[in-house]
Amino acid sequence: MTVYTATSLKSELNERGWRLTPQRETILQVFQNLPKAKHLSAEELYHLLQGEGENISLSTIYRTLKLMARMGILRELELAEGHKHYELNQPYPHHHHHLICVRCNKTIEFKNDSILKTGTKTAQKEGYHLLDCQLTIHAVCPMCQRALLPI
Amino acid sequence: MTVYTATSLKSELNERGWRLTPQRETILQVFQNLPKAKHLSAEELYHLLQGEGENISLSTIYRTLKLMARMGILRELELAEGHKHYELNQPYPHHHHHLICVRCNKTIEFKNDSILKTGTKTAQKEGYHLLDCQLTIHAVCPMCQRALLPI
DNA sequence: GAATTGATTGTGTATCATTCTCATTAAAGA
DNA sequence: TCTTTAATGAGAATGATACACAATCAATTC
Repeated sequence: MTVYTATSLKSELNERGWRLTPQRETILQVFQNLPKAKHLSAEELYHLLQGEGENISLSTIYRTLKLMARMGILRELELAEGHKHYELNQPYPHHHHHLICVRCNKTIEFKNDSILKTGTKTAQKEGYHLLDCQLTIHAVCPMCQRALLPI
Repeated sequence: MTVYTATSLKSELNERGWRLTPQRETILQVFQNLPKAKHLSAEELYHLLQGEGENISLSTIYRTLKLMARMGILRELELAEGHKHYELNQPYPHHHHHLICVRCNKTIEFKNDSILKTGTKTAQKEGYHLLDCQLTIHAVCPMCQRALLPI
């Protein structure tokens, strides 16, 4: 949960014998310029880049998202739409969690500092190196409760 | 997060105009008899049932798992293997969370009562009806840290 | 307890997110 | 500048999950 620049990304990649490519730099930038509370799927990122004239292949997008998630740069979110979403993995005070309606998929972000503390402590206790820590609440939103729709 | 019996499952289904079938009852039983800390994927459940001579189709398994998750009977876990896992959604004191190594997928369960309290409070504040609440910690386990393997 | 209704099942097929293959390209270090 | 090998792009392959539909049967009604 560090704040990354192209330079710090480059040195962290090079340390492991990997490379900073224009594609990776571009993708990092997209996430850094994304409005708050906005997250992207692979497909969405692909089309967003297409729209900006950046032709990065879908394969590379998938590879880069996975890489950055495993480096702790991005968070991988499971928001119940059947595909993953990604957002910058930001430290306090931007760190947040998700409350998801399992019926309509409406998602609310919320903050709670003690959760990150719990996560940090738990990982530390087991000797794990923390990358991300997210509380996911599955629930039924007020509208869907009233709707009495099939599950 | 209630404890279900075949009877209580039946009445909850019937309330909504749905039915208790032998397949649904069998699947509930499997989860109730599962050892602690054990969770199943759709495919695993399918083969487990096959082994017991219960021929429930894979479609029905998928449908039932989804239904029960949306009713709050089961928890849907994303444990990084590329497919979902399910376990009984048990209340305090069995409620727990997961610490996952993103490299080798080794998973540790841990308990923390304050998280469920936070989840309950958050859902309530927004008027959501809570189904499940899980803290997922993504991290790198001690062995994988030493291994210096590719991400 | 027989008849009715429509929810549920099973089989096979379709879908769609994600990963893989492999030839080509191009970062990084010498 | 040259060498090495990681990374990319295009398309094919994979695999988890959803769907369609005819047949079945759980719950309710008479």
